[in-house]
Amino acid sequence: LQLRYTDGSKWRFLEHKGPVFAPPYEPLPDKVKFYYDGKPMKLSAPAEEVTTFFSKMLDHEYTTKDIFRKNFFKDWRKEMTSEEKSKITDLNKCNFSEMSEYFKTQSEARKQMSKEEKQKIKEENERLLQEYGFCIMDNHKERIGNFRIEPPGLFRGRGDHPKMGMLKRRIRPEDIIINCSKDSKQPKPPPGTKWKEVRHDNKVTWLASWTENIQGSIKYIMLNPSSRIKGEKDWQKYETARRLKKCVDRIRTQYRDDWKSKEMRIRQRAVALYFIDKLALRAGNEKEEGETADTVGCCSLRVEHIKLYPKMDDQEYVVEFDFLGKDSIRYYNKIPVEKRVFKNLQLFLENKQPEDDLFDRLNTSILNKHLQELMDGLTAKVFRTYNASITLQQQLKELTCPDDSVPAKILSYNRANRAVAILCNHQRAPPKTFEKSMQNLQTKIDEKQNQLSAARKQLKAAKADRKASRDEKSKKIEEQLMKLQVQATDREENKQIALGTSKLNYLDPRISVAWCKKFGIPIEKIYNKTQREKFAWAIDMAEKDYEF
DNA sequence: GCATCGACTTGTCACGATATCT
DNA sequence: AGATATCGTGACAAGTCGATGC
Repeated sequence: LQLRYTDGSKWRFLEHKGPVFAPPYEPLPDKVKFYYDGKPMKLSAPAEEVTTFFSKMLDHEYTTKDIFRKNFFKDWRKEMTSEEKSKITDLNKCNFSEMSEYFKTQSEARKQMSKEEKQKIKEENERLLQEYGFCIMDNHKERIGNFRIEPPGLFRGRGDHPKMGMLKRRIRPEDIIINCSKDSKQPKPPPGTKWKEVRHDNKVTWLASWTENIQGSIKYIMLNPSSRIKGEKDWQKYETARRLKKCVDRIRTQYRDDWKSKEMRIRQRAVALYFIDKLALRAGNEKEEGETADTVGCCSLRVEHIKLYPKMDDQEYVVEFDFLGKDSIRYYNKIPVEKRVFKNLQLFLENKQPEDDLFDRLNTSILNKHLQELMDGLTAKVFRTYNASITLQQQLKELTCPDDSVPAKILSYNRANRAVAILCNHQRAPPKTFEKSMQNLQTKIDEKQNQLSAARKQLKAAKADRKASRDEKSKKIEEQLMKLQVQATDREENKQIALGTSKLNYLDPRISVAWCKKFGIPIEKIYNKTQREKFAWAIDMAEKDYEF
């Protein structure tokens, strides 16, 4: 594994144009009124801007939630003049409906714009992209990931977030730290403004940063996944996972052994690691209570998140998991475990309340320090990468039939991908139009079937003569029918599964590239343009016999 | 130790662009 | 051509994990 620099520096030269700021606020036309307690009221520009954020969200259920309304109102009041503050004291007396209607009309008008107008906007976007969307890092022109600063608005967050509704404030040049090389042409702040700071730190990869006001965390402008710097890191990640492959047997033997340890902390560590390995759970850092939604990973599991069943149906020692993970996505699973694990879990639960930690002698820092001793560079998340990639490889081996048609092989590929997505709990809400789209597909299949039987009848009728051409025809229809059926199967199986995240973040792309080469599948069938750019390094590198 | 910070990866979703259907 | 379904992309939130400071 050969990286560009070995001294921890990430680049030698970095030049860019700085970020693009959100457009300034445009006050509402006077005819669009806000009403308080039934009476029209003209607001100061800062207070008015905040109401526009709220009125654009009125159709969303969350604007009815207490926390959202409370947070919004509190932050809105901060933007009011003292006069406004004394008048506006109750959100329930606020009427935003004219504003809401106005924005609906506006967005309708945007949809109805002429081709020329739309084209003009497109060109302006393209111009911005060309000017601000690229940088020079070392000797290469690279695409920047997010060169636009996030506009102000109301924070939503995911799940049951205690800060939902808070005002995400506007970011100004004075908030921005620029990072570039000393010998580069420095980006200019907009006229009449200054950057917070310009620094030259080549130990980091970001071009600009600012502190966000909801959680107080830092946000960055970084390069696109197609860039050298991201690609190298990605490659490195999969190489670490491949090193785990070489020693995973040893590690498994060890943690099974540790289930018998005299020390509680070691047993807990060993059981947690077993879950991380077997179920691909995330590490589970501690979170500050009240700052974020209540979600957990492995190390932060609480007693209330698991149930133990000594017997369930025809299985023994079943553990039922039910908790909210990252992004408040529910993880629900029932799995039989080994007797020793089960007995350990019973022990961990003794004398605890539902809200107590399951692994009270363990956290991610302890776990990762242990893993580091087992293998250089090993952390909890490497298990997810390793298990995802090895599963894809195994499933592809198992499911691909060399004699299948291309669409059938791609179904196999998607099924292998699906196995991984299920392992990693990458779910999605079934698309709103799912049932209908399945019906449409079925209609097409029926039609195709009718076509086929008609063609076959014709063939029979004209058997003796001109056989060849008719035979070709039914063959073609058969092929189309098969393609439709494969499509239907794939869609049905994918109803609640999201393949994107695993494809982008967990599956060593060289496995997929090798599979394509081995079975003569064009790479475009597996990766779209963006994905091909991200995985260019793998497409270059992997041959048909690549083994993860 | 442990709390916090900083840098980076991973995650979902909405929306506009594009393909396909009528 | 216009309507509708599907896809791709960007937005931006939420994780992981090592470093830092007490």
